[in-house]
Amino acid sequence: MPPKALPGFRDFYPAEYAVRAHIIETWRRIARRYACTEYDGPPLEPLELYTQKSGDEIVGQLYNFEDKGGRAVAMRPEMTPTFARMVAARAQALRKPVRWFSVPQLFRYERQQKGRLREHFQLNVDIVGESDVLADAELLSIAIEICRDFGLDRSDFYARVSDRRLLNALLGHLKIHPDAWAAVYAVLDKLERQPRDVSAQKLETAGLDAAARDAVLGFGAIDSVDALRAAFGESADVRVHLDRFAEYANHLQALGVGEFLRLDLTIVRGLAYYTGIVFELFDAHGEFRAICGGGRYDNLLQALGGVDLPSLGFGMGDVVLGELLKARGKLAEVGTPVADVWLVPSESTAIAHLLAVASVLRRADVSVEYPLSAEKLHARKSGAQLKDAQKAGARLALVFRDDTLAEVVALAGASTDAERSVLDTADWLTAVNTSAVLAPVLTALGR
RNA sequence: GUGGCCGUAGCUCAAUCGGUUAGAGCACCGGAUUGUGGUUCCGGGGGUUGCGGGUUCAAUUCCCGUCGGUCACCCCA
Repeated sequence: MPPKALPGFRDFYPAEYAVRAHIIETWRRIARRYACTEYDGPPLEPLELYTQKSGDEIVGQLYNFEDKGGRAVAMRPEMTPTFARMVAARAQALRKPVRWFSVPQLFRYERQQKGRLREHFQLNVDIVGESDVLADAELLSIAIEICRDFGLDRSDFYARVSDRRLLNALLGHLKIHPDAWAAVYAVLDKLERQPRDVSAQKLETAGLDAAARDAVLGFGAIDSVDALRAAFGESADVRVHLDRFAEYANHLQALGVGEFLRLDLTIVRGLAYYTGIVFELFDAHGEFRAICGGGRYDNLLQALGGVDLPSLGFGMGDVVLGELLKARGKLAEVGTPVADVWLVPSESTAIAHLLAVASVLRRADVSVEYPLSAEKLHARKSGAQLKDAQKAGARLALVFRDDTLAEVVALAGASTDAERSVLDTADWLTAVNTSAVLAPVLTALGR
């Protein structure tokens, strides 16, 4: 037995590859709809690119090693550092705002679990050079429109959105010392998954008084700007951020995706680098992990690339998304590519004729298959060959009756012989450049 | 890195209390038949029961280890 694929890595057989291609093609199509352009970087990077942002402890979660030149390198676990380097290097020359996307394969050395492997494909969309909330609305609408294009609607998923600036203003209003904010973030992040008394205990340990603790624990129940305004609107510091969030919501409404938006102060997105609006897309049934996450990180390019530009972006992986689409029956139409036409010769059809026809069709971009065995071509009865064509998934069969006649037989679906038509092959063989071959086939294919 | 559960054919599963040659469906390959349609019928290839060790007259079955899968924690994309 040859070695299997490594733990957490996937073999993509045609059926699985078709799903992967469907997902990635949809990502590309929608990103381009928003005038984003595609880029890529190296899958292998200097280890330092990741440790300078996240510290040495991240090394335990990376595929890293020393190359033959003695360099410490790592398979990329995320795209943002590469992106930041690329943008920073040409920051002066790039037209702003930059709207770029990429579909890198990313690697992470972690024990696999539901929705998380050691390798995945992730759409990254980033906008650089614009601090207005219009950019934030644009970004989230891309993620939502992608999910809509996969056939998901509000009953399948929604966006949970918070804002670091708003949350910080709230914490400040509650007189919580900035030193405790990180601890509060950690509690909010787990508010749903952790018993309430455990959360309360952690907040108390962080130094919050009873009133502040209750307020923070109550954040989970606030799911709208109006509710937040009612509770904290008297604070001018908070109101500034509430107004901006309301404007953001209005933009999303006008972009046609307002129904997916839900304010949720428990969305934290890690503890690092985000500085403004942050969001995650969740399936509405709560069965899966977040299918997408992102937000604004206005200081990251400064930290990674030495260029001070406001930025925002999101990542969407193929694993959880694929699980969700499968669970909701949105992959039923995704099939492996098959032949357009299957050639079935009669006993008297010369192989050279068959091949000439195949050539003409293929040069017209029609995919053609036939048995790759002279024995089968001539020994198998046409009925058996049609069965072969059917099983192979061909859309049409071109059945030669004798040396001069052939028929186009529709195989796809449950259709009968409605689309069957008889052709005169003499024209093909004497003048293969004419449309005599192509027209009936292309018509039957609907081209 | 920690813990729970699970490893039988390509896939889904079966095999009495530990008992004789580990079976079935699907899939695949060949054939018959439908002289041109997914049917039906016959046949075939496929397994070191994940791997290693132990207990036993006898292990797919019980025990230990290991590898793999899966789920959760940690952490995060």
